[in-house]
Amino acid sequence: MVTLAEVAQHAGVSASTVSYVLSGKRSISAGTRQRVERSIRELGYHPNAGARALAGKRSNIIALMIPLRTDLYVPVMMEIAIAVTTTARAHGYDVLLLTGEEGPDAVRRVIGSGLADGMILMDVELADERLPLLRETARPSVLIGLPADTTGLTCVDLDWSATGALCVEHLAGLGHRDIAVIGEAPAVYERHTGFAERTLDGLRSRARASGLRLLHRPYEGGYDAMALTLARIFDERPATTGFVVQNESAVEPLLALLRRQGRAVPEDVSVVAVCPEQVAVQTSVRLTSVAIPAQEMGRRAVERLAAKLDGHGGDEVVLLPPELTVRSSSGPAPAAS
Amino acid sequence: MVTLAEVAQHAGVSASTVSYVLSGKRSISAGTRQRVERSIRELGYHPNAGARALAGKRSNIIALMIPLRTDLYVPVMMEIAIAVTTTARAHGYDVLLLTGEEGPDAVRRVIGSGLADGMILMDVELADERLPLLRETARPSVLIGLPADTTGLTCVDLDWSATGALCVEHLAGLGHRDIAVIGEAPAVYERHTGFAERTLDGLRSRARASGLRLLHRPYEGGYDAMALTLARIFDERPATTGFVVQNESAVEPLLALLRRQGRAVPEDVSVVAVCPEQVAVQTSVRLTSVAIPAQEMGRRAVERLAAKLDGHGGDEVVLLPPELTVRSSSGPAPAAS
DNA sequence: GTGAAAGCGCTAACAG
DNA sequence: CTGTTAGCGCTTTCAC
Repeated sequence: MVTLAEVAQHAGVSASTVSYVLSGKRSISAGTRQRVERSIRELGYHPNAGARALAGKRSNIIALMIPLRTDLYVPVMMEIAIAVTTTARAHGYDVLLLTGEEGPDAVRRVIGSGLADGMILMDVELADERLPLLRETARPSVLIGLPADTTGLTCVDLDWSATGALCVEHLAGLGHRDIAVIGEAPAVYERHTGFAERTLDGLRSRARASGLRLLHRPYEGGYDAMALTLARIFDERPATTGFVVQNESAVEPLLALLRRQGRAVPEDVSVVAVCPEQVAVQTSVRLTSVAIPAQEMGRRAVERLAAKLDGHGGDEVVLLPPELTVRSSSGPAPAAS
Repeated sequence: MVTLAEVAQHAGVSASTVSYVLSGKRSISAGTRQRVERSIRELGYHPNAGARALAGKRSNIIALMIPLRTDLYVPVMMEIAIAVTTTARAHGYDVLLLTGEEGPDAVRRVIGSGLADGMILMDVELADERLPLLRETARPSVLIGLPADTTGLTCVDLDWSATGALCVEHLAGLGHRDIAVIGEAPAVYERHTGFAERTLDGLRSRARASGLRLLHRPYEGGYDAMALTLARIFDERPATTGFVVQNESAVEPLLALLRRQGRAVPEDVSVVAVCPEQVAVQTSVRLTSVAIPAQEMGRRAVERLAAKLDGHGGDEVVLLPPELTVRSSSGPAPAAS
């Protein structure tokens, strides 16, 4: 293994000089800089991460905690993880991957050991048990998702409430009066995941404001489960003409069953989805949708964290405004019969 | 921050004693051990990761390189990543997440800096440019996937060739004589991803051996693309009654279009998929399929790597045998008309 | 603009 | 069974 001392010797300078050309923390004459850089290249030197962390008091690693569960939309998680990793690299950080499995202990361990300089948490619940720890710690963190109480925390998230409102607004504007919401799996609501509840709030309050009727049904399973769900919806609200779907695995079953029942999209019923763009354009009917900006969320989270690690910027809640793209799955409500 | 020295003082022992109760590398009297453990708990001590890595010459971190691309089946990647992380934790390792973005440089950086003790690489191409580096390095690594030349490497993968053979065998046994393969996106074949090519080899050689006719079509896009693909297949081989699908995003379009064309599954045509179990049971027709054992692959990769890091076990290629589960999408070939 | 030297917190001989 | 001590490779004063 090549050490800094060896580089120094090879370049005919002192160790501190090498260290400083690497960090740029003091000015170096062009000549020495070049000699040092040349030695580094020739010897294939890579600074030892452990030594650096020990002496410099920062590991240049950020931890990313992802959920262990797989009932939530996986591609979104993956896209966020990748965006976090590439953005982190661009800021000089590596990413340590943690699963929710260890819970708060993982936070303690990583913070306590100085393994990571800061952390990004996904899948935040409204009353997450990791939050007290984060508030106490000196180590900065950023949440992707919004807990109930955000004091002392930095959060990045899509504005889910506005997302819900936007969906209802779109359907209301097209004349729909009875709307059904196909939601995430029941477990997602039961553990009070922020995004699911907030979306629902947005849907409901906007529906109330517009005088629309709204039905919400969690969904989980395959085609049979969807058939049941749909049957119940049309039993309870035969005049339903608008659907909002927030559950990737519900999209195809919904479209297929509507088709089978002779309900044309968008002539008879309209469908608005909350999903990544990629999904919206790959379905049998191109979906009018509000995009889940996974990459943007990952990127912004790292940028906020990097800023905090550099001493700039304090706590802040960043809510990304939703954007609705009209495609082929929504249209004017059919004339009331 | 609490240090080992503080724990030692609090417990009234020397630093080395504390270190040894932590590592278990020499026997400690029950009394001292308890006092030390008590002090650790009371002070909330966590060993400093950097210092440990520096002095101990191992970081207890393994690096996981995942592909940046998103044209390959994402949930499989995610499942592997999660299995790697939880298994690694069980063996005392943390996981550093790297994207393919940096390519071979990431390998150099991570190995050179001692950031990770070893690495696991996913999305291995047949002639991967990272392989020479891995062969040179003293640091152990495990590939998930199989390159063309495995000398000096440890690999874990599903036996894709056997997987292809198994699919053909199943269809052949049911009397199908003309088989069409709906494959991954063209780009996947173009960059010579091992699993795609090996599957094809298995399909072809078994088809040849059984005297079947086989057609292979890469697939990418939405329903329109599938309509075109299907039209071509039935033009070229009107007698096609068996399909093998290796491309998650092709499954629903295929089923929908067959239905629309009045071809019943499994009465008129049979479909065998290569996909995770979860996908096979969630489609409109429950699919006869060969499972992609993502968790198993992740787990095995970590176990091999941990063994190498502990000095046991050398290079080895672990090929997981494919398992085909018969569900509702395959049946006897229709009597030739 | 450059060096010398004192640690950072821990591990692992080496001694008893 | 336990203590003493010499580094691990780097960053960062302090001095010139």
